Amino acid sequence: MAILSQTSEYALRAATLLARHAEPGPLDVAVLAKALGIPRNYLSKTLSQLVRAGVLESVRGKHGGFRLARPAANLTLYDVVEPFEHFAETRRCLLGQSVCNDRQPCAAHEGWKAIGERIVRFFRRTTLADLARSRTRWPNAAVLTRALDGRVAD
Amino acid sequence: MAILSQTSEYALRAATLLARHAEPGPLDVAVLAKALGIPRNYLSKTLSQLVRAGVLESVRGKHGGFRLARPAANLTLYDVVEPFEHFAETRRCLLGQSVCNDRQPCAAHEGWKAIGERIVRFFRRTTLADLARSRTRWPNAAVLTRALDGRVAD
DNA sequence: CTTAAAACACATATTATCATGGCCTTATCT
DNA sequence: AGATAAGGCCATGATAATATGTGTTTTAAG
Repeated sequence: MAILSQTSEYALRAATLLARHAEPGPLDVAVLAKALGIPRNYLSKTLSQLVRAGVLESVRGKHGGFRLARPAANLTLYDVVEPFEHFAETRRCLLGQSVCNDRQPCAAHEGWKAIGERIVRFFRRTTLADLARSRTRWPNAAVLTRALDGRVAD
Repeated sequence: MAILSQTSEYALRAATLLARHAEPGPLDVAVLAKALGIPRNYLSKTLSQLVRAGVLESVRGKHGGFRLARPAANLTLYDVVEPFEHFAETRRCLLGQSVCNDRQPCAAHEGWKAIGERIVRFFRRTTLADLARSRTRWPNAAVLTRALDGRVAD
C-alpha cells in the first residue's frame, strides 16, 4: 500500500532539488546525497538510471555532476518515477480476473479503473517545475548552500 | 505500485465468493482454494485473519468452514483488506517530508492527498454486495458447483 | 467412543525486492 | 599528470511477502 517505492521517492527528491538549482551548473552526488539525507552510492545508482531514461544529464570529471536534461516544466513526475515503477499494474483487476476490461468488467471494474487513471493522470500532469515552487525543507539544506557558495567563492 | 498485495486480492476473491453463496452454509477452505486457484494453506491462514478481524465466521469440525460474519451489504472492501494493508501510508508525503500537512504542505500535497482519499473512499464505500452482483468467472468454478451439488445430494 | 473432517496454530522455507557498500574503470577538467 | 566525479560491477544485508508443512484441537457423525 506504499504506492511509491523508496527509490522513487529518492528520485523525486533529487529531481526537485535539481529543478531548483538548475542555473549554476551540475550538482554532484555527494552534495545531493548529504543535502537530501540519502545514501550516497544508492543515489548514484538511481541517478544513473535517470540519465539512461533521459530525465537527467551527467557531466563526468572534475566539476561534474547531474542536472536536468530538459526544463523543469517539461519533465513530469511520471518521467522521473516511471523507471522504478510498474505503472501497468495500476490497470490490474482488483480481483485478479484474467479477463476484466470495459467489455467484460468485473463488478469493481468501473470504480477501480477510475482510481488507476487518477493516479497516472496526477503523475503525468504534475511537473518538476510545480514541485520546485514549494518551500521544501531538505534534511540538510545547509550542505547545499555551502556547496554552492563554495563554488562561487572558488 | 501494485497498490494491493497478493494476500488482499486473495481475501477479496474469497469474500466475494462467500458473499454469493451465503445461504447453503459454510464453505470449507479446500473448496474455496480450488475454486479460486489459491494455495490451500495460505488461504487458510488468510481466512483465519479475517475471522479475527470480524469479517468472517468459522465453523469448526465436520461440515465446518467459513461464512460472512454479517450481511454482504454491511461489509466493505475496506473491512476485508484492512487487516493486510497499511492504509496509513496512503497519507505519506510524496517527497517524504517529515512535516507535510494542510498547514505546511509540500508542493505536491494537495493533489497527492486527494488521491489517497480517493483510494480510501473507494474501499470504504464499495461493499461485498456490490461485488457479488457481478458474473465473475472463477478460475475453477466447476469445483464449487460440484461441491454444492454434493452437499444437496447428500 | 471412535473416527474423520475441519479450523487453528506454529514453525519454517522461499522468494523478491529494496537498499547499501566497496571497488575498479572511464572520462574530463585544471 | 593528477585530481575529481560519474559509471559499472558485484557482494551483501534487511525486510516483507508469499508459501508450505506439521501437528493440535474442535466438532459432527457413525
